[in-house]
Amino acid sequence: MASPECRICSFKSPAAEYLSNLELEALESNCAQINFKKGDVIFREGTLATNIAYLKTGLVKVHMKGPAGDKILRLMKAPAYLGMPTTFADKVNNYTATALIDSHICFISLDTFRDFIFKNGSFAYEIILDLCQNELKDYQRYANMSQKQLPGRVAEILLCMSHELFKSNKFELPLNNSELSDFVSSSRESVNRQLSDFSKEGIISMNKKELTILREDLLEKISLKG
Amino acid sequence: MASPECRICSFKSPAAEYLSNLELEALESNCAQINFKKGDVIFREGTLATNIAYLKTGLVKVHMKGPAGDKILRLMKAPAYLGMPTTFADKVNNYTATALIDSHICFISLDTFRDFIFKNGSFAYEIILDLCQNELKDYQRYANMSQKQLPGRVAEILLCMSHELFKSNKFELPLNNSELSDFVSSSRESVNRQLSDFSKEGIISMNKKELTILREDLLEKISLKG
DNA sequence: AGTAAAGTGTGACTTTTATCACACCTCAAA
DNA sequence: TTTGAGGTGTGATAAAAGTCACACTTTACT
Repeated sequence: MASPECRICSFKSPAAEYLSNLELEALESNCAQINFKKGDVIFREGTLATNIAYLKTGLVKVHMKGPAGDKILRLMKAPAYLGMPTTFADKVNNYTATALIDSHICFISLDTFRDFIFKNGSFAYEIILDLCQNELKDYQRYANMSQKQLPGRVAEILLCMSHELFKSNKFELPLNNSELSDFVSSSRESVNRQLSDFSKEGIISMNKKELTILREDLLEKISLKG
Repeated sequence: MASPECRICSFKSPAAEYLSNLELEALESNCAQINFKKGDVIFREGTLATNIAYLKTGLVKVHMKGPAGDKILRLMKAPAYLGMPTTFADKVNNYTATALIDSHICFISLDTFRDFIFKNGSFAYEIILDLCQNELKDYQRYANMSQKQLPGRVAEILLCMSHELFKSNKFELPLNNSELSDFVSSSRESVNRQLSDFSKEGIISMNKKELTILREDLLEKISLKG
């Protein structure tokens, strides 16, 4: 655990940009940075939610137990608040956050965070904006994922990784086949077959975990038509 | 359009309970109540989002165009803010809200609402709480709906209607078969067959739109196991 | 380097659900 | 009271995706 230096932190959230020096000092003394390795659980479903988790650097999967196994709800890349809904709305975490690569997390005391909301309108407004933006994206993904069939669902997450997460046509898959199936709500085998098919058709190429999107246009078409 | 009397309104949201008399006066002069009939569109996907819509009384479906037709995201019963995410996070509505029964909506000027967030910490906190609670419920439903197969999905929404919306084992279905299929992401025919099956098995009984849950225990079991 | 554990690739078969087709019901407006 | 539009019920068939089985590959650890 490093001693935090929130005042000079260059990974501040948009909301934290609105904090005064005095408030940043309060943050410093009520905040702890912890570093997680790939695969480490940051907070776990069913345990007490006592802090706000802020993802300063890294990549995280948010997932929960569904009726038929694990369900990945979303991937989050830094910077982002990880568990606001589960921390504010329930004493107990409703979902788990797991690091997909080495990640730095700041745990902020809930009281301090709440205090900022009460006393700093700009901070509160940014938090609300953030929650709203996330909900909108969730709705979009929900509508898409629930109506598309497998090729479209797989195409969508590949494009999402390429556009939002890595901003490149070539990237290392952060999820294995089984996790991919948890994300698109399918079976490990079906996802695997789908990736094979995309490869055979020359839409993507894979070398170990290294994935390259060769025909983004086709992938886009498959994603759109479902 | 009735002239609003927010100060003495008995349908205030938890957040609005924290508004001062002065703020309630400001609300009164920046707010309009409009009454919608069953089937009326309250705000529509693709149009400009200019106000916060507060559902004072009634029942509303929130839905959006998906790749394979309409997708119902959630049913909302009064009291509730209808379109915060879409109003705050985007200039254009990302989804449509349609009245399922006669409903009273207050349209609140976005500037006024934003002002409350900036200046009244308790108000802001209640709004954040509300957003978080909704997101948590959405995640839960998302994980369930994406992993269960049809019997479980239909069982789940019937139980949801019974428990959350109508608080009774007997209620009038607010959706027709086609809308039900938009909600559970299936086809009209499959949903219809599923309801027939539940009837044949004595789990529910239907008389026109009037639905009675006869074996809640069985329905619960079907919903749980997927 | 050797070994166990985790992950991948693929065929055969089964289950679930969509689609198509069509008859029938219900209710409101002419 | 007709008429027609929207909604419902159900069979037959086809398509999609899950499951099972098993071999192979990669990774991580000692």
